[in-house]
Amino acid sequence: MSTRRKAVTIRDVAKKAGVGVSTVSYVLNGNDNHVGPATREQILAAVRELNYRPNAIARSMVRRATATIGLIITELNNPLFVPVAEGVEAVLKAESYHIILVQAKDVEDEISAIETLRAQQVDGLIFMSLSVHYESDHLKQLTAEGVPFVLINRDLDDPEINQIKLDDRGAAYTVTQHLIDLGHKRIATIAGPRDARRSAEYRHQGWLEALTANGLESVSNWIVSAPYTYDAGYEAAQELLNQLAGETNGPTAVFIANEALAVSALKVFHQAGIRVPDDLAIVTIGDPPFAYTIPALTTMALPVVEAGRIGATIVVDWLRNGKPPQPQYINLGFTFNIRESCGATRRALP
Amino acid sequence: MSTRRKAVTIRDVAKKAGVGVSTVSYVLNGNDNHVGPATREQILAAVRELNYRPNAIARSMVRRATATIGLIITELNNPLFVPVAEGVEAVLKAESYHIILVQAKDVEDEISAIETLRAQQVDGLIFMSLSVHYESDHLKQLTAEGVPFVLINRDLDDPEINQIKLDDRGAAYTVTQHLIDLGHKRIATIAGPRDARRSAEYRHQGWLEALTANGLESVSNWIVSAPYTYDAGYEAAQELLNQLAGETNGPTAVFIANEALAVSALKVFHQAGIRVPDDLAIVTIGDPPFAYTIPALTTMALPVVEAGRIGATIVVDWLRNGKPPQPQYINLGFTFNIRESCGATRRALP
DNA sequence: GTGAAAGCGCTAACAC
DNA sequence: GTGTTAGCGCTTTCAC
Repeated sequence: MSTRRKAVTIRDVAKKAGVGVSTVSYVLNGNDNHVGPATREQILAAVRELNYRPNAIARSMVRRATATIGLIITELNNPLFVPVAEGVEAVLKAESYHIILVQAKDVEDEISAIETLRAQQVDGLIFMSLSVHYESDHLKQLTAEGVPFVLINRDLDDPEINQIKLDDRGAAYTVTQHLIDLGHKRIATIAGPRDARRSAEYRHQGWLEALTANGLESVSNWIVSAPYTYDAGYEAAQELLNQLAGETNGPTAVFIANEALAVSALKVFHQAGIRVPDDLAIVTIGDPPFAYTIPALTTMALPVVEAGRIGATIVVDWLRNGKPPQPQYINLGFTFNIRESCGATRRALP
Repeated sequence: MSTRRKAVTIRDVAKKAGVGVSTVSYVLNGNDNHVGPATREQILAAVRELNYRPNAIARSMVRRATATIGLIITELNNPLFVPVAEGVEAVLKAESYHIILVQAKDVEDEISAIETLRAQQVDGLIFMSLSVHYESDHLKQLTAEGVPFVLINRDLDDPEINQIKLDDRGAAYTVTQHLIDLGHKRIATIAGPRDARRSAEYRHQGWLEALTANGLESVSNWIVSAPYTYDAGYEAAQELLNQLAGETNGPTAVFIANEALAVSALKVFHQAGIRVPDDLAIVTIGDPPFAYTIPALTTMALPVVEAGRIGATIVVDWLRNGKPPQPQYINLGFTFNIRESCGATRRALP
């Protein structure tokens, strides 16, 4: 700002229009039912002439509200983030709120992000995480202090906190059940990073429960796991193949925990001469573009844009009403995209 | 904020520590060379006890600087955005600046975003666009008023404005030349959305120039174009195939303007029984994950994270120095990922 | 060394 | 209807 010429203030406008500052303020804020039309015109003219732009910081100062929401995300570089941010952005823009974006990779980061954002006087907070389970004293603290916030996709048992969950377990269960309905009885899995209480673990549980519910076995040799990256997925799929080598009665299907892993597996299977879905059926959890893999992946799509939208809406309502909503635990559903990789469109197994 | 209990202020701290507010301010801002160690301890103790958090808004008010940068992007939902945002975030976090994120789909949006952000008293602006060419009076205005800002990947001829460009034309040229070096003489293209002065048009020009420079022909039947989406790419590839039907001497290679288009084309070609790269070689412009297509795509990768990083650095330096840098026009290079789809690793054509 | 006081630009009582 | 004024919480001269 140092090089910028001195800003024009409300006082300049008032002087130019020959009125008091409060009158200008009234007009600018739409409380001009008590202001004469001539006066209003003079003021508006002065505003235009001086190219006056109200200082939102000064306004925030006295209003004790900044119309700003902090968006804290675990990783920018994650396919889940962008759609959530889109949903959040759409709602907040429509409601005239601003977004301050902060990346926080772990709890320490998150705690310091909260500090910074509160120092910045944000009106509320939206946490978008990768369903990790963190120690949550800092969140309880927010609740205690009445700070409006919402958690998207975190694993946390706390009925006092507004939460929006993507149903990892349900999606995995349903998609696995689909394989079983198609006649598969021997189903392997390429799991994600299965740390306790993380998204990937719940997807794994969903797979396991579907097997159990149908009286099927989970074979330890048929389970590999890897971080959600293309490279790790490539190696994991190779590892699975190695473990299967020599099996006389191997799996006929694989549940793969996410898109990146599934895309890589497709490549490995192709290179190994395994035909999908004929030799091996594949299902995964993820999103649309992968209709364009060969074969197209059957996936469960999670409503991520929706999650962002709902999260933003909760916080905005909270702010508008001036009081916390009834704490909600919103469990979002999923959309089943049955495509080629599961073999559903061809035939059922005996 | 309405439900939140009254915030503790610097005055509360001063009272508790039995000192004046200015002394507290000195200590908090590290100007405590004139403050006695005992006094300092008292103050720090009071800060801890009261759980005092300085109000950044009030500070911004008097300092006339907010330590906040506005990041204006054309589309959140674009593969180019996330890496740029990552680069920006990394630099700004390290430099203790905050990011206010705004999406602006067109010039009107952009103009209003600038207004809003300036009202919010951001210290600087970073524009990340999809290389569209916009009317730029609003940017000239910023320059005139001395507002620190930088343009990433916009098509704009203005030596007064700091710009960071991704070299679309060069990337396209180089990757096409690579096909030619492999012996290809008949090269088709699936172009992107070729509006005048947009990224896609420059990629198209690069393709064309490479042909021309090598005395090769561009055949109008061998050119199709489509928006950068998987669906449109699927149709465009089919259209290309239709136009080629019956040709006795068709293309042996295709330059495809981006990843999404290339992935879809791969699928269409596969379904049509065309082998890549044996029957048709493919190159595109884009990023790493697509090593996992079948076959792996040969791509030119653009340094997008780097672009964000440089943009943020320019703005921060500008702010720190209190004066604009020599206007720079930074043209970033590209990285060639030679993989399978171009056939380079197998053989050269006669 | 430390404190009092004057603003930063704005809103909202409270007068007139 | 419109103007005056007291802050919002902080930094920063300027006295002492």
